[in-house]
Parts: sequence; structure tokens; C-alpha cells
Amino acid sequence: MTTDKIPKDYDHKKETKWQEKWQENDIYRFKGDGTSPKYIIDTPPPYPTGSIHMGHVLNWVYMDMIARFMRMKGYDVLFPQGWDCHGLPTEVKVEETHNIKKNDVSREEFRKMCIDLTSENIKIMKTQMQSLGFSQDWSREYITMTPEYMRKTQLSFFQMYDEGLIYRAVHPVNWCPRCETAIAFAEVEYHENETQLNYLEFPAENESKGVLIATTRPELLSACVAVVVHPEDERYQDLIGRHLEVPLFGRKVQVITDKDVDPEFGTGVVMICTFGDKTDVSWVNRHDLDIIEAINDNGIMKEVSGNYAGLSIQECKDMIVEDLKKQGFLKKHENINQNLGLCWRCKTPIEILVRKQWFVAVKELLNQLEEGADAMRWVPEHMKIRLLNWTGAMDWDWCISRQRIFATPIPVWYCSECGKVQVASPDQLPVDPARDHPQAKCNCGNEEFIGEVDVLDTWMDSSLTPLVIAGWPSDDFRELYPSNLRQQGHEIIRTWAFYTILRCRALTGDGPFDEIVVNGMVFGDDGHKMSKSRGNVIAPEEALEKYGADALRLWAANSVPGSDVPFAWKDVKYGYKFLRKFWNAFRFINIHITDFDLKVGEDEIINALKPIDRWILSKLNRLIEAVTDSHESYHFAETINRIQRFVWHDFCDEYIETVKYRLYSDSSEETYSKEAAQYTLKTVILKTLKLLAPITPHFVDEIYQHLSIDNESIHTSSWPESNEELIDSEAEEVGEIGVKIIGEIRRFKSSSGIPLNTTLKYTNIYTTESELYSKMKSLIYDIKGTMRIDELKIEMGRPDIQETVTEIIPQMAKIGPEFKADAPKIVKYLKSKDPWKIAEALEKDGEIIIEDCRLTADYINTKKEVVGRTGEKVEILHATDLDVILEIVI
RNA sequence: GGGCCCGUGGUCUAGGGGUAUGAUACCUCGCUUACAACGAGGUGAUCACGAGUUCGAAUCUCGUCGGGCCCA
Repeated sequence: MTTDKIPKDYDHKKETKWQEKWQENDIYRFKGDGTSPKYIIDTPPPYPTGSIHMGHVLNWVYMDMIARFMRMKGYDVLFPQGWDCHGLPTEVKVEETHNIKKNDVSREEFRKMCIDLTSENIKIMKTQMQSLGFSQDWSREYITMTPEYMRKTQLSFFQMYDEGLIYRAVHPVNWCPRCETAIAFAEVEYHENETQLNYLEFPAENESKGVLIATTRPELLSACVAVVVHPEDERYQDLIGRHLEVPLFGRKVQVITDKDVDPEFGTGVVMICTFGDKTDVSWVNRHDLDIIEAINDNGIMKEVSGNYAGLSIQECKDMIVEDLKKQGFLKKHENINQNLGLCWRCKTPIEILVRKQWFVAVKELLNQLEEGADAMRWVPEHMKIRLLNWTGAMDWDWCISRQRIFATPIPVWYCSECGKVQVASPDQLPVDPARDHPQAKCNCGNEEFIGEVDVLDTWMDSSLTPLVIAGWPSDDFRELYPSNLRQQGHEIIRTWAFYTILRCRALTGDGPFDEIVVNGMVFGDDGHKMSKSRGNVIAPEEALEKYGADALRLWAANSVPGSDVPFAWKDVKYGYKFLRKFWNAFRFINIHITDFDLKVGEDEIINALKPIDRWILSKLNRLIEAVTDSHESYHFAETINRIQRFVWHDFCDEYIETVKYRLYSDSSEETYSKEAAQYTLKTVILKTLKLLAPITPHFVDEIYQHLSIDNESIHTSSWPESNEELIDSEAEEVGEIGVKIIGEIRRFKSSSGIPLNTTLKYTNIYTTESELYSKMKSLIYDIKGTMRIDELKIEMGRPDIQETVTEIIPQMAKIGPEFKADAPKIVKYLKSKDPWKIAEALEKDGEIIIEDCRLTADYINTKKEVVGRTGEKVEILHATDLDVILEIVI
């Protein structure tokens, strides 16, 4: 313990000092030597955008609280931090900053620009993470763009390729014509917009009257391969199986049926233009239709479009509409709303094109995925349903090819002769087939290969993290696999959790983690998810600057897994207020315990504890139990609320006030009275600090340095154990009585306009309950000392006054189960009579009979009021909830 | 359009069959040898709406309306 002067105000700017000290002393390092049980957190690596946001704060506060709690519980915690580097935004950003297109420079050069930008962003974000006090073991940092990591991604590709779980096929893909790349469903954003629904007449064979077809995409007429109606649509029964002529192009297409046609939409007749939209893809597959490709990679119409070849999609559309009009095919058009798929990055409308792409055979792995999800504990549980519903709705396999540069290369070549796929050998990895050459010949004898230039979807990197942190593929990776915990936001369950479970099961046969704790979204003050595009963002640094990391952490900690969390300044402020309150309490206590040195044994002091000490210590030990429980079950809000309630109200407002008189006095009436109070104050403050340690790590160390003997960080100390012997319901009852009576007198002083420190001449406290009487007797010094009463008497009986019952409150929790259907009758009776008459009857007979029902005093509570007074200057108080009357003389 | 979640004082929130928890804001009082950025007290909710089950529903069931996230 130090005797340094404690600053008057808590200074949150000192947080940095602690962060540096923790890093210097390397207190978060994972040992992995087996001397203590391991606990492994699979941290979802963020995308290095260059700044962390409130969502990250929420996410990492959960992880950090769990990591810190588990360390104090004696676990060897592996809390690594990774970075999911590859992705389109970085490529776009690099193009912007350098004012180039990615193909203007060599692949190597472009990749280097991306690496430089990403490294810079990681550096910034790492600093931000540390400024929030997160306790990652930075010696375990992993970065997906490094050669070591790419090697692992490529290895995982081979393993799944060897098992037939990765294949190359011609397949429809979502394609962004601007980015010239295939994109995943996860990267398609749907936006509602208005477009024209055109009614075209398709001439029928040998008939004058054609068929009206409604379409929003007339530019795809050249790719029309069939016309489809609902099989039960009365209007078109005679049309089924016949042929129609495609306007402008003259080609004949057949009319087929499919139940997915909505007869209400347009005319109920739909043209299938190969892959105009997702339904078209199902129809083409289902009915084995021809594939006509009308659009090229850049969104330009191909030769098949005849006169329109070479035009952009929009130009083609305009011209075709014009020509249809001229030639009389366009009968009418109307505006409709549609949901248009856009590239999430550049907002260009996506097209569905067919390409040779690499795929993960998701559909074959769905069973394993469901098994994997079932084997985990989900917090909250319903998040699992989200995942499983999603797996049930998978339409296509997972396309993992990307036509980009900054990503892990697909490690294969194609034989220039026979076209066979040639994979790299494991010791050659990481490999870039666009630059490197295979080490072996093709089976056909040929030595010339064409390197794959496509790269892997970044989910292929980031779905490996539980394996990577365990050291996969080294032989002993199972020592650290699976992880105990994964923590992530609920918006990425269908991507990140999905891909991670899928890939890890496929690669190891086991699920990636035992538990998954899901956090909600952070909302801005407009009630929507905080996002740049909505403009409702508040930067974490702003909160750090104003109130510090711990206050911000208190905001995040006061939430429930799975539930969305609104960000509000008042909540951060409230956290700050709590810290300040705690700080002041500590400052006060420190004055009184600096010279406190326990000269006798702890047992002896415990024996000398006064009722009010036993009360707070019992509550403290219950708190330890409850907080341990709520930590273990991830009820974060409950954890912080319990601690705050205890510290703020029980400890500061009640206990400290009640022991002040003992601290001030040196000639105590009882032996050890002051020592017992000092002991209690110190115990409570030390233990509550530990309970707070996972939540507000800087604040607790700031205080702990004044209390600890060995100058160690509180974060290397162990979690408090509850002392069961000090949990004592009776002590709690006695303490509660003291708190109530002192509160009563305090309120009296307050409402009478008497300063709190004014001395009262005398006070008599009356009760008719003998048990209550003896409990109050034991509190006599506390009441006297705290309320400054010269003479205090506790008496059995009643003072010479009149009291009357003013309200009868039925105890429904007792009446309901006992009288069931008769309950309403009883309540009605009790409400209809004068309260004092009922009380009188109860007093006289011990019961009242209401139509066969015997009601005793046990079933009701009463509210009493004192009427009449015994003397001029005597004040009479009737304590609420206690059978106690106070007589006070000022 | 589908899946999941959520509607509780002005605002945020706990509780999930027995008459509503706390915070914040507001009002009143009080500088009390840690803290006025504090303390004490008070006003304020038919728990979104409608029906059902039950002696009793904020809580369970169904429906309606509203909101959110993800997906189509």
C-alpha cells in the first residue's frame, strides 16, 4: 500500500500508461505449456479498413471481458488477433489513391500497393485496439496476406480439391460488369428501384393473334430460349407446347410450363432469356434449356445480339425498345418497382453470366454443417436457427473464384495440350501460378502450362482462423483445436460462421469451436445500424477522448448477447459517473485505511465484525457468486448492473455512511470496532475491484496500485472466491433493518429541513415484535452514531399514540394459489370495506370469513398511519414495511 | 416476399403466469469532515393492438400493426 496523495479526480487520460505497462510486462501472453488449462478464443479477424467502429468495440469488449475473466479464473488464455486483408475495397482504394486501373501496372506492383495500404491500416487499427485496453496476445497476430497464411489457404484448397469438395465447372455466377469479376451472393446488394415493364407481342406460329409477354429486360431478347406459363393458367392451356416467334430476332421458341410462374404478374407469360435473373437460372437448369450468352464481361452486347452487338446494356435496351415500338411489337408499358441486385462495392447492376469457375461443393457438406452447428452451444440459442434456415435455402454451390489481384491465388495450372488441371506441390507454396511454374510435367507429357489468374474469395482465407491459430497443418494442431469460443456479430452468421463451420468440418472432421457468442448490432440515434452510408456513425475515438476506454467499455458491457445496442452518449457518461463515484469512495476509504495494519488474525477481526459489517460482507459474497455466474453465462448486462448497484448504493450510500462514526472515533465503545470497519472497507473495495477488472481494466489497476503490496497488476491476480461462511441471511436481514431505520430518520431530517449533521436530542423506537426488537438492539450504536442521536432507546410495545390502517394490500402471490377461483371475490371484498374495519376484525378474531373462505393476516399487507401526537415537540414516524414506530425529539 | 428477433413511464431498459426493475430526463428539498459531476424525496406505464387459455396474462397461444437484422 502506498501513502501517495490520491488525486482528487479520476483521470481517464492515464489509461495509456496502463496499456503501455501491460504490453511491456507482456501479461497477456499465452503460455501453452500445459501448466494450466487452456482457453482459446477464435477472434474473427476484421477487415483492415483503417479504423475500428462501435461494432468492433462491442464485439471486442465481449471477447476481452471473457478473456480477462478466464485468465483470472486460472486459465491459460489464447486471445489472438488477426486481419482479414484481401478484398475488393482495398483494390478500389488503391486505384483511387494512385489514380490507376489495376491493369495499368504489373500484378506484383499492384499487389505491393495493396499490401502497403493494408499494412498501414493494420498499424492504425492495432493502436486503436490497444487504446481500448483489449488484451490480445500480439505475439500471435496473423495476417491473411502474408506468405505463411496464403500457404495455409492454398493447402486447404488442395485438401478439399483432393477430396472432391472443390471443383471447376461452368456455372452461372453473379457478375459485376464494372469490376469485371464474379461476386458472391453475400456481395450482392438489393435495392428497390423503378423500371419499365414492357408488354411485347410474340407472334404465334400460323396465327394472326400473338401472345403478350411482360418483361423488364427487352435487351435480352436475343438470348430468349423459351416462354413459360403456369401449368394451371386457364388462359394459356392451348398455347402449351407450341412455338412463338421472338420479336426482332425471328427465332422460334417453345412454350413450356412451370409452377414458379406467377400468373398475377404481367400477363402471366414469361420469357426466359437464359440468365436474366435468378429464376431464369432455375428454369434453364430444370428444363435443360439452351444457353445463349448475350452479354460479355464488360457488359457489352455480344454478336448474338445482331444489330445491337457492341452496345452497352443500357444503349441496347433503349434501341430495342425503340425498334419494338416502330415495328409494332411493343403494345404498352408501365412503371413498376423491382429489386435490383447491385455490386456491393460499386453499385453497378449485376448480371448473371456463365463462366468456368471454381466452386466449393456446399450442397454435399450441408449435413456436416448441420451436425457441426448442433454440436455447438449458441448464445443466444436462436441464432443457430438462423444458420440452419439459411443452409436449407442454398441454391448454388459457393463460387470461390475471383477475377482480382489482391487475394490468395488459386494454386493451379492448366496443361496447354490436354487442359488437365495441374496442382502445385505442397513445398512450392505459396504459389502464384500467374508468375510461377509447376514442378512436374503433365501426365500427357506436356511441360507447358497456362497459370490460373483468378484468385480466391477472401472467405477462403478467413474461414480458416480456428485452424490457423492452432498451428494447422502441423501435427500437433489438435492441441489447440477446436477453439473454445467464437464471438461475432449476428449479421455475419450466414457468411462467416457458415463458411468457418463448413470448411473446418471439411478439413478436420470436427467443428471449429465449442461455443459461439453472438453480439447484436450497434445502432445510431436514428434507430438503424451504425454505418457510414447512413451517416449515423460516432467514432470510438471521440468517446475515448471525452470519457476514456473504461467508460466506453461500460456502455458495451451493459448489453445482452444477440440484442442490438443503441449507442447513446448518456450511457457512456453514466459509466464515467460510476467510475468517478467509485474513485471518490476509494479516496475516502484510503484516508482511513492508509495506517490500517491488521495486527490480529483475520479470524479475530471476523469475530469482531459488527452487524452492519456482516451485512455488507454477506452481500459482497453473494455478489461474487452472482457475478461469477453471470460472467460464465455471458449475461454481461446483469454482471455490470449487479456490481454497480452494490457499489453505488449498498456500499457507498449505505455502508460507508453507517461506519463513518466508527472511523472518526478513536475511543470506541467496543474493541476492534474501527478495525472491523477498516477491514470491511478494504475487503469490499479489493474484491469489487477484481469483479470489475474484466470490464474496466485501466480503472481497477489505477486504484489497485495504491492497495497492492507487491506492485503487481490486478490482472495477474486471481478471481475472488466467495466466502460461504460470510453469507448469512440473518445478517442481511439485520443490516436491511438498520438501513431502513437510518433511511427513515434521514428522510425525516431532510423533510423537516434539518441539516443531516444536526444532533437529535432523543429518539425512541418502538416495536411489538420481539425478534425485530433484538435485531434493532444490536444496531443501536450504528443508528445512534450515524444519525447523531444523543439518546436512543429501543422499546417493546407501542408509544402512547393512535394509529390507523389506511390500506389493505392483498398478497396475490398467496391468495391466488390458495383460493384459486375464489380469489377475485376476496379481492373485491377487501377493496369494498374500510381498511381499518378489516384490520380491526383481523385483530379481534385472527381471521375474517368471506363466503366460506378463511382469510388470516398472512394474506394481506397493511399500510398504517399515525394519528394524534403525544407531545408538542415530539415527531412520530411510522416506518414503511416494518412494524416500527419512531418518536423523535429534535 | 422468406427466416429470425423485438415492441414495457417522454427516452432507454430488467423481468417472461401472482399486480412492473432500474437508468435517464423533469420537479422539490438539502453543500452532509469521499463525491453538488453528490444525496434524499416526488411526478410519470391499463407492459403496441385485438382475441383466446386461466381464479389471475406484460408474461403462454393465435391474429393484426409497427420496428430491426439477414436473405430473396
